[in-house]
Amino acid sequence: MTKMPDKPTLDGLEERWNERWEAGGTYRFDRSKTRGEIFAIDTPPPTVSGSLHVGHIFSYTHTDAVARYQRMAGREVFYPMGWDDNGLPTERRVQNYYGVSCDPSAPHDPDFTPPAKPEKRAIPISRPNFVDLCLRLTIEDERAFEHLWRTLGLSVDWSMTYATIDEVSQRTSQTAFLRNLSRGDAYQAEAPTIWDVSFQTAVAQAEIEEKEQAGAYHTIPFERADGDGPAVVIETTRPEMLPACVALVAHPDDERYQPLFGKRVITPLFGVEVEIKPHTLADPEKGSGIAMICTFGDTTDVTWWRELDLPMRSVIDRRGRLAPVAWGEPGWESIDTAAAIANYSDLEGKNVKQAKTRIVEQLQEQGILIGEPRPIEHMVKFFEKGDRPLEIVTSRQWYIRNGGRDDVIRAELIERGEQLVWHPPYMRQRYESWVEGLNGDWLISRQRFFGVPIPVWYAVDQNGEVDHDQILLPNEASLPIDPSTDIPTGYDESQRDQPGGFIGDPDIMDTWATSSLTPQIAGRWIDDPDLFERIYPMDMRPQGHDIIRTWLFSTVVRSHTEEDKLPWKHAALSGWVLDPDRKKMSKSKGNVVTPLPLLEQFGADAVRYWAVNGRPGTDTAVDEGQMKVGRRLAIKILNVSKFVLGLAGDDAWLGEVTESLDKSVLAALADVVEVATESFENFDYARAIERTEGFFWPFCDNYVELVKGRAYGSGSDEAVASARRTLVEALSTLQRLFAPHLAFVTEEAWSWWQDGSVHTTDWPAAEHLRSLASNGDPAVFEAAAGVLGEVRRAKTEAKRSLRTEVETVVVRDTILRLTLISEATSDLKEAGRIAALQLETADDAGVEVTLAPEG
RNA sequence: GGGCGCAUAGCUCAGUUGGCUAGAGCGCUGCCCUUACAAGGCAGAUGUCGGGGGUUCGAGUCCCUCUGCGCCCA
Repeated sequence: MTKMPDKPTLDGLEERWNERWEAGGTYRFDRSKTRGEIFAIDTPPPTVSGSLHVGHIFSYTHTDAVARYQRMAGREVFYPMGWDDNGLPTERRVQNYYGVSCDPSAPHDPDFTPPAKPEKRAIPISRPNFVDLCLRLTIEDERAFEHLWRTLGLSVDWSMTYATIDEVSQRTSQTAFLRNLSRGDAYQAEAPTIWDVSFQTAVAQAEIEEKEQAGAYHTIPFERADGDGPAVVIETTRPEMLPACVALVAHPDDERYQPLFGKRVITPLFGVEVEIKPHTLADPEKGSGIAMICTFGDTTDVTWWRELDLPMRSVIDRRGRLAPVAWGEPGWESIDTAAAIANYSDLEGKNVKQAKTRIVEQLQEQGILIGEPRPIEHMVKFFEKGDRPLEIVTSRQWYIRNGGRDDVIRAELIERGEQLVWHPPYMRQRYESWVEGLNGDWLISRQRFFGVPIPVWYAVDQNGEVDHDQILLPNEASLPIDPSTDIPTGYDESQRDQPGGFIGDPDIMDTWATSSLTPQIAGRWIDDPDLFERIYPMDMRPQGHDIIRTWLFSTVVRSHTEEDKLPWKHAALSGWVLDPDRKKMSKSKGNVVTPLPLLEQFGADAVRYWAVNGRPGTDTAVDEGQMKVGRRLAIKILNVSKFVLGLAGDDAWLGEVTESLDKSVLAALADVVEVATESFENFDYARAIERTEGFFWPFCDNYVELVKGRAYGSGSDEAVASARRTLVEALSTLQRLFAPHLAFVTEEAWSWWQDGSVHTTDWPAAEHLRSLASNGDPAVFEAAAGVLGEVRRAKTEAKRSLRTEVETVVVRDTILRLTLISEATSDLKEAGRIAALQLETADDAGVEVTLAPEG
């Protein structure tokens, strides 16, 4: 019955089994199943424009282990894979690789081919042309990822892949947006916007990252407008914002400044009168306790501006430079217009950094600055992908409501977080504190090119002005569209950008505005409602804890508004992968470990072993030592399988389990099956393998050794059959318990004696083992193993071979324990080569071993 | 400033509702070609469970407090 190789090996298992799994459709999703029979996974689509990273095999292995368990437990697993192509890194690569730049106003050229070698001057091309090139490049990346995943053994149904830029995703994303719009969940507004001056795009609150930066406090006096009292002294890290100052602010309880509230002061250099206002967000501990409010230096300025109803004097333009302003004109009144103009003319056109340098010189030259700038370290907001501090500019953008400006929606979303089952549970805190801390709606417009276009046009009036209130919408049936090349109903191409004509929204949507719809995309919400019905809401969302505020939250928002449901029942959060020194990996640090060499060196199962030993939610270091252990475990599984199957012919199945030791080991294994099952049901793959492994090693070292002689044929026929039956049952169970973790080696060993894949066979049942074990007591095995260990120790300490004959072993112990041991005496004597085994009742437990004389 | 998590052997970590002398692997030391396994096996040593206080018959586990590290939010 067996087809075992003479010398089992791990080499080549990945390739061999991947081919057979693909050919046999082992992981194909059967869509005839109904919702109750299906386990649906909303797999994270990796950003394919990034390079391969060991983190990509860590968390995906966790998910795969759960998927494989669920499949064996009888559920039909919906496990698609997506690619997240949208994004800045791809754009930059395309620009450099092909020597092009995207210009949404450029005409579309269906026959465009990029030059073989990039020219010096970038060729401006239309958005569709640019997107085509992005796609061309990301296909390579997708292949690399798929190759990695397959080598790792992910049980994904590779016929169900999607990309967040593909036709289905675009249609889904645009449809969802239009429905948001029709319900009032999406709106456009002209408002202060967080802006990245390098990428020239708006960014969302979720994409902000704070970094520690060197800065300096500059001490600047503001003279009183009424001359009644000394100057008011502020400290600021952004003196270049002085021309944009619209008020001063202090905490309402701050006694130092209470007398000044409502009084007016004069800005230095520019002579603008501003009022001193109270607000609780002013920090009495920070600087001098009184701050200037500018439009806009940071997000707190926005809050103050809004809540204190202040005027607008913005100076920073979208490139991060100081824009021309009209001193003396309405809104820019000065008590000394000539001085304001003179001082500002020096700053105009300079970037923020240059302007800061110059304005400090001006303050010093004119004897205004008090003392020297005092260097400090402070937190500055950056776009997570950017390297220049964010600015705030006023612009027209699209938003989706997410509770950031509405307490009712906020409360509903917090409740969604409570309905979701979090693994581990404490991760919910992060969701909740994020939702509680939102200070605005979700800004989804991006002034970029490679992404899903915002599917609207605007009417252009007779004067050539864009009328943003006249939104021209496409039919859902025509989606996806690109308003830079497609034409709204009732117009023709000649009217584009013309008075009385139309203009397309030049922006694309935020990546998350599409990625937040992965359940809808993977489930073919629009095209295949029947499928969607079968998989939605999904069962599991696996992801890293770092993107709770982005991916997880935005997905909850979209499902909440579109379906009034949670998108999934469970969220399983994985930790970070740290470098071997437990430092966070990052490209800039150059400590990123690439995964393929690890897979080649240790084998996929060894790497999987390392991954599934990382606890849910726990950051885990890359540990080649663990991979070596995993490799050893995999080899051990092959070897013990070979041993058991080499002994146990078909007749082994006919034998009953009659011996106490055999019953004992099966009873212990039944306990393991129960714990592993319970752990997997709770998404704790790590505990499942830990308990399985905790049984497996002693099973090999002790049980197999104890019954080896009997299994070879010593003893009664009944006893021999009992040993063989037990070995076979245990092997079958262990191979299946390990299958979700070590996908290749278990499949290999399973194939030696079983038909079909181990991955589609039944998960082991504890009841089956219990009925075989009847009233087996795990303590018999444990006690016998203990004595065997003592005998081995005696031989080792005597520096003798384990084959050494033993004259006598005297075991002294309680009557209870001696009874347990007595159940296994003949196995013990054979395994230990013991001539005489004596059991004596005693208060002081001990094992006395007398070896046969040497020679 | 608010919150969450972590602190157990040289290293990486398990210790589920409080319960026998605190565990595993790596590393280290020693022994062994043993008919499944030398890219192996067997065995050995190693701990004031971060500090202090409390509840309890009993605390690594529960409570309080302090210290250090990491993260989230403001």
